[in-house]
Amino acid sequence: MARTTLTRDEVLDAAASLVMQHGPAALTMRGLAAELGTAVTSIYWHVGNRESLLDALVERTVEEMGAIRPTGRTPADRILAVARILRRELRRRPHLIAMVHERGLTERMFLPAQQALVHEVHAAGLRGARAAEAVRAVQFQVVGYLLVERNRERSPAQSPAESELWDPAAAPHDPALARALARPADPDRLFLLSVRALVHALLAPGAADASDATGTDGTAPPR
Amino acid sequence: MARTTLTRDEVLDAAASLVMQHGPAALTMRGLAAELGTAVTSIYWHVGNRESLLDALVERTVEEMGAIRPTGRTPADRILAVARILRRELRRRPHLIAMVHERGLTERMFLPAQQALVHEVHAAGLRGARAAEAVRAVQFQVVGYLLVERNRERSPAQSPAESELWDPAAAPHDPALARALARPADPDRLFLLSVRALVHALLAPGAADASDATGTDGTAPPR
DNA sequence: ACCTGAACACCGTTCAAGT
DNA sequence: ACCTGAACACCGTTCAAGT
Repeated sequence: MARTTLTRDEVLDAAASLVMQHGPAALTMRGLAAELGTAVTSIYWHVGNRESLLDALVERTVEEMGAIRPTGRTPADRILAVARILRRELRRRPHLIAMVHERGLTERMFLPAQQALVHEVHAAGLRGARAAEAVRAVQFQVVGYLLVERNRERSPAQSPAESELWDPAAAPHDPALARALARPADPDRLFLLSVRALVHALLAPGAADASDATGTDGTAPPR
Repeated sequence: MARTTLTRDEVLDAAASLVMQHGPAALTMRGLAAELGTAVTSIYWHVGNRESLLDALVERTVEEMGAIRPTGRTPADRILAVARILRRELRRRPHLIAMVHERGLTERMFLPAQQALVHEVHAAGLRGARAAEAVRAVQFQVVGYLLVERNRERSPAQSPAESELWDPAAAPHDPALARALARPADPDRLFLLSVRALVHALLAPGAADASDATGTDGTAPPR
């Protein structure tokens, strides 16, 4: 592993590779130095310290999530396309995305997607504060879904598992429901279904306005 | 800080206090021993090692999130109540909830809420796989929203901030929209709005079925 | 401008020894 | 059954010294 001179990019590449394969805990300064064939202290000259090294990796990830080009015939279709694209790209970099999340930069990472959503919501005829709420509702739902989904994928064997909890004997009133909940969720289908339901309600004229909101007492408003 | 004999519960209480105040990184075995006035090694006798100590804290948190008693007149209202209760309880324990999330136990923590949702969806007349999908859609949305919200609260000053990005000059076509996005989101309002929109669409007869889903090509189905 | 080894102050964990 | 100090193998980081 003899080399001419070490560069900052080489350090970042090696660090990113370690993190993507084994997670941030596997990134030790000494281990990284060994990987690069240099002294530990050389790394400090190029990237400062471990924390700013991780920051640089996160920054890179945020930039890579930049361009969103949705396709589709209607605004609703293009909103769905934005959601699908985000989901695909995020699932490629689970460890790095978790680090973005830990640093509280998830929202910033999604700003390009937010701009695309603004465009589509506007095309659907929403204006002003109403349009802003629709954008944020979709954004929160998509980002939130991805966080939950990732959590599920990482989770170890759950106890009690849904399959035990929802064995049909425990829910005799609706065995088909119990069977459905005992099966693992279909994440693609559930994602589409959820986003479509939300978008449908948000774009429907006159619906989805929180100003008719139920109060904190849990009672329904008059209608 | 002289004491008779150290107990496992005392160790857990002190550890929980440290974590709740300053996060898991602030929990060092040596620091915890100093807090308790014992030798580091005594802690090992009671709780094993640091990892299983954290596991025990997480387990406790999952148990504390147990009972959900929604109120409200209609199933839709009671689903909203479940969502609000979850949100309130989770916001009380941010560090511990993050640890539950890191261990992939978020879903297990929400099983009691899931059972409440099953009851309400059933009361609303949904059955079988359709009901299961509605439950999961609401569950994913609520949990996801909370994760996103927590991320926002923790996040440092964002750059570019939404307020810079959405200054009205950048979106001349709809200055009211730009102003709305430049303002910080109202999390209570957005939460209610999103859950209500999703629940409305899911409980509406015949709506919200993914079997009429748009394909991956982003084109709309015939209607 | 870039790299190095030595040293420092921290970790979590183990272990033999105490009572 | 419970507690202890000493020791081990690791960390991240600093610094004076090299070229």
